[in-house]
Amino acid sequence: MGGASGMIRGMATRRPTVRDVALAAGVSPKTVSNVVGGYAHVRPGTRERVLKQVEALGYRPQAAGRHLRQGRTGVVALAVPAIDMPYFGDLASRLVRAARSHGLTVVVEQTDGDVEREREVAAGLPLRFADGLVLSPLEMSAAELVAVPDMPTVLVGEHAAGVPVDRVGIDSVAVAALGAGHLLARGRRRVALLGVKPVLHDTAAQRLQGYRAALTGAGLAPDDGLLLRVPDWTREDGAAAGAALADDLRAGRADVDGVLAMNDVLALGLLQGLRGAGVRVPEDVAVVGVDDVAESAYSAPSLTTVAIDRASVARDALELLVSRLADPDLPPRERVAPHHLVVRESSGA
Amino acid sequence: MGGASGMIRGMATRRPTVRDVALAAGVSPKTVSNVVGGYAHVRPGTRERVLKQVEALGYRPQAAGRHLRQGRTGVVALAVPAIDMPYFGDLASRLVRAARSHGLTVVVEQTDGDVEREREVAAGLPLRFADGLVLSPLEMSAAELVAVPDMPTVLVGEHAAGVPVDRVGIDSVAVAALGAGHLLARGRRRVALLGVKPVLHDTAAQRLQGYRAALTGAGLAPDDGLLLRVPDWTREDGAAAGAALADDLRAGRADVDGVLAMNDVLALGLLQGLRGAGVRVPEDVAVVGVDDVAESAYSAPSLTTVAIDRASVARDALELLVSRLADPDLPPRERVAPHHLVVRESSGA
DNA sequence: TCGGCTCATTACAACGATGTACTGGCGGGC
DNA sequence: GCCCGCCAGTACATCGTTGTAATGAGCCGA
Repeated sequence: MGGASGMIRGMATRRPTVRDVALAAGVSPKTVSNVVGGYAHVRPGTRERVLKQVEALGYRPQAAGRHLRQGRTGVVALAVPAIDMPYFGDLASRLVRAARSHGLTVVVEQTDGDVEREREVAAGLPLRFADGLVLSPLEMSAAELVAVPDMPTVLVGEHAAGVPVDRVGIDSVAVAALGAGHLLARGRRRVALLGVKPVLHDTAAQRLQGYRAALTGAGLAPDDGLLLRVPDWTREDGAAAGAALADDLRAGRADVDGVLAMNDVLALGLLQGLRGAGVRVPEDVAVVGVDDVAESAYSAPSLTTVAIDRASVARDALELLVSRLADPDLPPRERVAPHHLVVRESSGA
Repeated sequence: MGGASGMIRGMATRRPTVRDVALAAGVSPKTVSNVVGGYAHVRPGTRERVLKQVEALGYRPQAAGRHLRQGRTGVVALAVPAIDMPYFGDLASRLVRAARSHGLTVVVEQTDGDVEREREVAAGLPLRFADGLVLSPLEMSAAELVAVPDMPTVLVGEHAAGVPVDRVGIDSVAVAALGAGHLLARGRRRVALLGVKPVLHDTAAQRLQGYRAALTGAGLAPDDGLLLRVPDWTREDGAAAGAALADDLRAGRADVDGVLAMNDVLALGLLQGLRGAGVRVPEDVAVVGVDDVAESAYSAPSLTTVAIDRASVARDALELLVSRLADPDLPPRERVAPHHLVVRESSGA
């Protein structure tokens, strides 16, 4: 009842190898390999005999031998700051599916946004067993990335162009400008930017730049008082910023009628911080995020956001990587992820 | 400026091996291995000479050789229904960190809740290159799981006890009873259960059982009209159920003053569905979820939920796996994940 | 009937690392 | 002064698989 293969195998038996199957089937190991690999000319009768023993012994090719012989594992690594951030979780999910359709497996590494760990991963630590790497660096600068390619690598994210590595870029300048522009178009004039970190990584820097461009484009003077600072891009920090902003608004220390958050989880935190302090969204303050993570459609109010097409990112990243693995001599290529505005409740009617 | 290792290496050069380093350092390959492995007695002078060449050539041990020789990869697989579900994303994140502290790497597979894929993963497909597996099956039944262990495996989740495999159990009967009991303690008398699927997997079945136990314990008669059915445990389906429930309430077709959702994303969807239809939470309907995912603290209203201690699950799962790898002859063990109620706004004051 | 040909299969070696068994040298104890 | 034992290092074999080159079997046409 149920499964029905190789259940008769002994207890502490060594895992069967091609040799075992070959012996049982009365052929050479190479023939077994040929059958399992699907290649070459094998007489139907022989194939059948081999397959029967494969089944009987429960043989499965072992990765080690194959890897050693062929020099490839069929495994690609994905390195992201944190897999439990919705944006990266979704990206990982899509990448795993895309990889599956190419017959590849994905290993996930977390860098925790730590430069040191990003460097390690880029250098192929601790052990080299992936064929390639999809790296979504947070803190690593473009300059460092030049020295990266110790293994076929695709970078995902912002980072100065011109780096001679395959990349799926995100035009965060345009993304932020679109978000800020939307608030301005809604008539907001005191638009703050949430998510400025003590040390700006490329993503933050570009979004800051896009935000500024939108403001000056609308004839508004830059005002550093509109930059809301946080230690990290988390819900917690967003909520803290929201509570602080509410205080400042009530005390007249701040004059803000719109906030562009550098990403959605910050925005979602902000919503809660504001709500807890009785600030109404979007009536008092309109809010726009960036990413369009799943939960943004379910917040109250639902979150207007600049969607980054993660399906496209995942697909392109894998395509670039697969083609590079096939031909290491290709020139470095770059694709850009599409983005678009998703208008919901948080930015008003 | 910046990186400073092995940059002088040629272009299309083959990756250096122990042999190359040995040759350059004037020692035997085994000595290089000893130095890199940190083991054995090596004279400081020799060690230095070897390390210098390691640095100069940019040598990194290759996984294939090591794996083949030692029979282990230092990689453990994690198979979950979907990495982009907050619960599993968080679990994965914690497991990756825990693994790192053991010097292990994690590969992530997604089963998409598909029994067939769960079976494949359990059987070690497509290629065997992980030392062990942490499997969080959704649809696979306990009966099938008996036949699983084709590689050292730790099961995470519900599933009938008695299966001779290492497990980190979740007592979903108690979990659901706690959630439902909370609603009853708050004075709700028409408590519905959201998340009943056409075919109940173990998790759903246990939560249904716990829910029923709580109701009958409070002297309430079971009422199948209180079972809210959904195709899947997603925000979308939760929202649809919320909208439908709101309709029914308004039309007098339903009498419900509390809902226990089988998990948080369902509950979060439900909140939105109810809100969209003007049903107030918790005034009209109190809502309780299960899981305590990060976003549950940030919804409006924030979500009361039964927290499952994922930190504990991840830690225990890895501990069980590591100890099993060290000693395959250990008897099957079982740990149970702690859970507790987190009271927030959605269940009233 | 035999050469020439194709197809199926095999023997061998190699991928990179390391466990085992061994060698040679040195110092200490009796 | 001799032997034992330890230390540093090496030679060899091996993990499982598969590319390459070689072998053998069968078939066709001349």
